[in-house]
Amino acid sequence: MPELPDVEAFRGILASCAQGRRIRRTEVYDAGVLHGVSAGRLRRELTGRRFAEPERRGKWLLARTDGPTVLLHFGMTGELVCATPAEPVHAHDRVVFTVTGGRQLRYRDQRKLQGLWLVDEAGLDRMLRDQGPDAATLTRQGLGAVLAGRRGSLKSVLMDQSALAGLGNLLVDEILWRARLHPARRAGALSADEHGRLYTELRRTLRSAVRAGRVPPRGSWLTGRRDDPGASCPRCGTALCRKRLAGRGTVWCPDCQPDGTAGGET
DNA sequence: GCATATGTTATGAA
DNA sequence: TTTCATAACATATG
Repeated sequence: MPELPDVEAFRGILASCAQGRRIRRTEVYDAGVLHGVSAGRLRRELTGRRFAEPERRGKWLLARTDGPTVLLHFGMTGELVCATPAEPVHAHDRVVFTVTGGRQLRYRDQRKLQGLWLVDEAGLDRMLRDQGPDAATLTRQGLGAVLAGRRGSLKSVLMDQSALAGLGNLLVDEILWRARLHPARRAGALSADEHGRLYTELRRTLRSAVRAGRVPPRGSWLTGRRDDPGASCPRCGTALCRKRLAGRGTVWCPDCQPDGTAGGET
């Protein structure tokens, strides 16, 4: 689930569920999601604290309090759920904060690839030091700086959180498909027109996805088709290509996204 | 058993 | 130095 739009939605959930409320209880059902902090210390340091306005940076969610900050990363399967204490604990609820006002904020994650960190300001800086500029506030010039001099593929550079923070596998494929750019194109070798298309579609795609709270699996989006058997391009109907690129399953339309070499490929 | 899955990081090789 | 693929992490599904 979690790319920038999903984490943005989790930020909204945290804000409406817990901002301004005090933490009454902290229950850790699986300490395997805690990083650099024990369940006991998490409970001691957070109980009685009040959640402040949360922030998002790339795929990280900063749950600020009037004390330390809880840093959350959702890996591939994590989510943040607002519930009531009456609702039974879900099998994948790993940490549950009960706040004043009868609500619970639940960190739910099946695979536990990432988790929670408890940090002060210095720790926060250390953790997020290597993040690139946030994709949601990227300027055209900012994109130029991200791509300039990069010899790697568009796919790998746009996925690289230290180059540009927030985009994941689905979003990058979606944006490149809309911009009609082949994922294996060299990032630093775009024409002015291609650069403009990439920037426009990056902004447009992110705006829609953030509004939807996810990368919407609509039929008019690549994301809505990519997992269909015999998937075809929503724009031209050509059979989609699929290959491992930059370590991830990558989907593109060979007709809309020419690879720049004569003859194309499959 | 095999391959796949929206993420990150360490490692070794070009 | 940069970039790539790969394995690892933990779990579920087809």
